[in-house]
Amino acid sequence: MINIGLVDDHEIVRDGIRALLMGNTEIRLTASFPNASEFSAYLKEHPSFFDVLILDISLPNVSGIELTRQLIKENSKMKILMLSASTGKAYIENAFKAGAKGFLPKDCSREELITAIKQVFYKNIYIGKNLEQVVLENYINRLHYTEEEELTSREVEILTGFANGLTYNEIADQLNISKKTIESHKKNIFEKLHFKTNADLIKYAIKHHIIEL
Amino acid sequence: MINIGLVDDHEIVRDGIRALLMGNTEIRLTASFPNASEFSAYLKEHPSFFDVLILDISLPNVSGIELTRQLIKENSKMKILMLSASTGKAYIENAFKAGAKGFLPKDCSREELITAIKQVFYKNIYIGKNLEQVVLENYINRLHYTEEEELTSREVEILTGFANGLTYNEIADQLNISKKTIESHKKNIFEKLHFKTNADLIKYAIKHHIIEL
DNA sequence: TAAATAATTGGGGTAAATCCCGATTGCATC
DNA sequence: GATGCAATCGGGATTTACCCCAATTATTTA
Repeated sequence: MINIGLVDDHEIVRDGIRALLMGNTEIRLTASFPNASEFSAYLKEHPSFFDVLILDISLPNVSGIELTRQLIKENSKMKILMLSASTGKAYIENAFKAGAKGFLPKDCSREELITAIKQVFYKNIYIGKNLEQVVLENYINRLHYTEEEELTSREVEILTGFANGLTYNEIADQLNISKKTIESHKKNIFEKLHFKTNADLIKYAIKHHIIEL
Repeated sequence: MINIGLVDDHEIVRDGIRALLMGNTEIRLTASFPNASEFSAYLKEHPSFFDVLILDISLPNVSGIELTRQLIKENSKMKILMLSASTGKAYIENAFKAGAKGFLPKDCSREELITAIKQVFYKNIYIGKNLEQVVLENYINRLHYTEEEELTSREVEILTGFANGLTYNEIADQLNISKKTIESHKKNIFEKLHFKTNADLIKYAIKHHIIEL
């Protein structure tokens, strides 16, 4: 029996996944949480309680990415299956970079969900149907443009904030870090990607499907 | 007992809503369908079977919007509650224009779902929590700007400057007018085109081929 | 032609962003 | 254990952007 934990801030998704897994003899959804802090509190009482953890990539306050990083740092043995409404390149990349073992779009079927859980549990990497293409393109691009500097996942978070028109303070609040830190990151992003203006940042974000045109 | 029908292509959502309504004594989810054609086939056998219809706005092939239009044209008495992952202005507008009686974001709570169903059933309009603001803004804007506003040539010059990443001072120098004037123009551009952030301006400039991506 | 309307031009003050430093911590690599 | 990178923050100064308000000049319309 694979023991599942779920963190997602949307009640529909929590109940939906619960319903999808209902009656399955190999997989049991043991507990679900609306945010990282409730989950962490539970985990303190029951360390490494779950076999597979399904995390929404965009949680309030502490994101699924952030939570994954923490768990990996703590040497958690729980496999992480990242759940995301957005399937852009940057999201997939960040999920795996943070240490997730699987990436599943929210518009998946019951079969896909179960396949993903099993595959992640049995030490494989899982990527959502129709998403292999994104990874392959990304791989090819990397072969061609090795000199292109890469952003860290934190930097992508900050860039995403600016691309969405947020202010320094709003991004700082959202990530629970100082405005000063945002400044440093932005400076680094501009240097890495040779941006000269904020317009360059927006164009980059559109090209890389971080925001829609 | 309010008799509910549901059309959504995501299994998670179908099962989620089913779970959310489970055990409710006033509302019963009688049937759910993954797409418009299966729903239509069912409806042929059971005309006007449902009291309230929950439709995903973005269905494959025939969208929720399209399906709503058809039902309205056929004088269907079923109330339509549109369900949407995106809560942008355009989505809300299209839903109500097509004839929906309610608009509900997918990240709603159980309480909100039930409220929405009841409100739609009892001949009221429902709009998701936190979305009234969008509608109000839209309403106000329509009072002010009934048609798509055009920019003056001066405003296009200024917009071009911003899109190219110039600062207020640089644009002012280039046009030999005061920085203050640039500010006023920018303010007017933002009002005319309903921009909220500089990212909106850049996106507009790209769409209108003022700058290249 | 007078009066409303739109376009263009600004001033003064406040908030936000940017710059130029420096500094600490943790982690990985060598 | 030194070196580098990522991420975190701070002080302090300067620049830039933004807001509210107002004046002047077209331009159109009643």
